[in-house]
Amino acid sequence: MADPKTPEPTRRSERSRQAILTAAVELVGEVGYARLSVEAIAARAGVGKQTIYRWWPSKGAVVLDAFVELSGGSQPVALPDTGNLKADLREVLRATVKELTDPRFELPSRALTAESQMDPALSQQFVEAVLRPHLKALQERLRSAQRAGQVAKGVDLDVAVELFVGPLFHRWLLRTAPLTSAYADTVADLAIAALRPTARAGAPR
Amino acid sequence: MADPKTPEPTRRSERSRQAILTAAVELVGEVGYARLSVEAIAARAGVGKQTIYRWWPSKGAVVLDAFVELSGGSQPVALPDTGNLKADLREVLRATVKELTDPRFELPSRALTAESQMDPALSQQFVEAVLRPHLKALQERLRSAQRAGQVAKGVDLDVAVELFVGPLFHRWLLRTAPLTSAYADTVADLAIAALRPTARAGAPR
Amino acid sequence: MADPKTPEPTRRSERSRQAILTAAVELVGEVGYARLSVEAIAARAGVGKQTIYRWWPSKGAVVLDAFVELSGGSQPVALPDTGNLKADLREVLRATVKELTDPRFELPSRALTAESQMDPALSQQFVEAVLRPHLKALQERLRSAQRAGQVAKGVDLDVAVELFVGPLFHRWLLRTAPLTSAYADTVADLAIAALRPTARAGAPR
Amino acid sequence: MADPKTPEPTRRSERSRQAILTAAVELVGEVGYARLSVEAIAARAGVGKQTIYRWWPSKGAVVLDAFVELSGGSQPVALPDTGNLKADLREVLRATVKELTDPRFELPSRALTAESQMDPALSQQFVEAVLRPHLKALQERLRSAQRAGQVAKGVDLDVAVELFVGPLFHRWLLRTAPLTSAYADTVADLAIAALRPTARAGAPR
DNA sequence: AGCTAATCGAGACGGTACGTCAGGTCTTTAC
DNA sequence: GTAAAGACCTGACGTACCGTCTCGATTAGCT
Repeated sequence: MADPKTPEPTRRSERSRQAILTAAVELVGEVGYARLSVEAIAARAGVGKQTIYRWWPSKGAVVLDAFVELSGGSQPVALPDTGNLKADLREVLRATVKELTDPRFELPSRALTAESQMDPALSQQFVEAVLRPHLKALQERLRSAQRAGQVAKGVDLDVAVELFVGPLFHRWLLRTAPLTSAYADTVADLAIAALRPTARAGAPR
Repeated sequence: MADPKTPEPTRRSERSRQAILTAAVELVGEVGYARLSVEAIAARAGVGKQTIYRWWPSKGAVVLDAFVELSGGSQPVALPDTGNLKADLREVLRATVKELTDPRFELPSRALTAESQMDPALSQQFVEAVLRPHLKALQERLRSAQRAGQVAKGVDLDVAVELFVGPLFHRWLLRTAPLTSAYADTVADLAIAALRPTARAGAPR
Repeated sequence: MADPKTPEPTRRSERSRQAILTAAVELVGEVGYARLSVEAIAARAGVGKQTIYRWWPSKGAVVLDAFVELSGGSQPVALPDTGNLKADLREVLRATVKELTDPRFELPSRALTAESQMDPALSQQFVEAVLRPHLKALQERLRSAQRAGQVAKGVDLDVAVELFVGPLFHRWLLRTAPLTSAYADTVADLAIAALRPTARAGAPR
Repeated sequence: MADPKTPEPTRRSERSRQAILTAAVELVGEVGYARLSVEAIAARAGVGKQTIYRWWPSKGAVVLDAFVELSGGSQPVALPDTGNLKADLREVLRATVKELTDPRFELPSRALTAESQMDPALSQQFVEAVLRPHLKALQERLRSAQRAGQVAKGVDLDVAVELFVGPLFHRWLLRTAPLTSAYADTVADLAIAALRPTARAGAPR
């Protein structure tokens, strides 16, 4: 009578769930995402394939869950707000660089970003679960700066956020050049300059 | 001296090469990259699978070649230089947005970007063949502006370029918000503001 | 303890097994053994290739099973024993000729004989499953004749059997001359003559 | 102008022909007939594939030629005729056993016998080139014996020959039991007994 | 505490595609 | 015009996984 697509989550085996996510993380690290197979995850986790297919729609979804689990769930991201805008943002971008180049995170992150290209649903989840919290926090800091008069009033903060994050992401994803904390500083400074409330707002003269 | 794995390219059949690239483009458009198979390309092109494996190392490499062929080879990209920096860059970014959202290009672009994550060699080729020309051209325009005193002297133009391109790319790739020409304008204006030669220059102190 | 390469036969699909054997027989008849492919068998049987490879080590093994199934399994072969040795053996050899020239059996028989040359394991199975029962039955009849004094006491019946069967087989396999029931009679008569208890064998003069 | 199927044999390269046959023999010995490929023969012989296909219709034909070359061409087979029929025939059958079990000959012989099953044309050539001379010689010896009154007059010598050869061949091909010279002796004695001109014999009148 | 129904491990199944091997044809260059 | 070389189309190989589908054997939650 119940929708066959929605199994009872009450009966779900937590043991299996954990084993699957752990196996997924391990295997992504060992063989990479492309050569990762549901079969291998099931075997490593000591689990029937059906148990995976019952609870996740795709390989990507499993890896996403595993990744979220790994990065400590959806805990709200806290950014420093010392009043010193430049210092705060430099620190944030440096932290971002550190995370993007952390070997534990890099492989699954790239895999999920790649997979997101082909699977909009996964993309949505990925962005919401992993990315959005960071962007939101950054935006919050900028809003605070805007209230303090350090950022021009007319600036769209959605865009502003991407001014900081976009360049880092671009370099990371396309490997056009090494991604260093020096680069993070430069980007932070330039983006802050773009937002400063000179003459007639942030728009160029 | 010669690598035994690399066959003589003199004997190569141009007819087959073209048929393969055409078939690849068509099929990426029809079924998407994920469901694209070497087998299907060979069948569509009326070609033996071996002929593909003889000349390309992977599915991604074929699609990359096909994509380069499609976008008119490695012709040098020409940017407008009217003297009006803001107008020129707005036009460039608008053109970039148009290309990224052009249905003919979007699918293969996303596919190649995704595939590049898992295959650094492909990534390298992709960036050099497709991306670098655009970035170089943009950089050239900024250099011209720098000479004209519209951009602060100390600014690293490699970074500056990414200030323009990064946000667009970020939004396109992660689908955090719609990618419009209005957005292109906003990014252009903000990035130009970041670079303008103020009192203390745009470069980090 | 269990061989990991041998899957549980309890879960085996009888439907698939039958379909595969039937398809194999049909296809051997249609295209011959040399042009018979596992792929074609799988396609005709509506079965995945893996299902064939799971249960049989080679094309030859499938055809052997199919052939055994076709000739009614390993039912014990019954030979006539009317007391009239010459009549009985003529009948047996004529039946053998008939089977060797029966179009339904000839092709697979030749194929299996040929394949056996290259694959000793298959050879073993083929001989045991198909040939041995016939030889055993023939030997039994000769033993009975030996007890009745129609065959010399000292004769090795293993050899005697081949005296009857060898010539037929030789002619069938090498096509040195047509294989007819007249030939069967001649061979039967000569072989019986070879075995008869002579003056010096201690038999009645 | 000439039939494209029959190239000019005058221009044929003897060097290539020899190299091909040598390579074929070597490779059959190394990898067996089943895994022998025209490609490998060509490579080993330092010859283009076309050169093989130009002069031989099939892999089997090459191996047959190679085998004939190996066994010293179609030299007429000479059998002993000492007047002692039993001694002569024992010697002949022992020689046959020796040849069938000689490792240099066994593999190609089995291969050709096997291949002959699927290719009647090859079968014909094989029998004529390799087998017939032996059978003819054996038949000659029996004819001589028939003239000397050691073999009944009415016996069909074509059949008689197979009475000697058939059992050996049967045991060799089907591996029902080891093929020894003791076996050769037994068969020789029995077959001679079958042919002897006693009382009314078992042979057809 | 026992019943019953869903989930579980296991793995066979029909499939698709893989990347490789070889077949036999065709084309190019050298002799 | 034969030969060496080797690219080409074709077709089959045997393998890896896909996602679906039985199987008993747990294992909950409800009676």
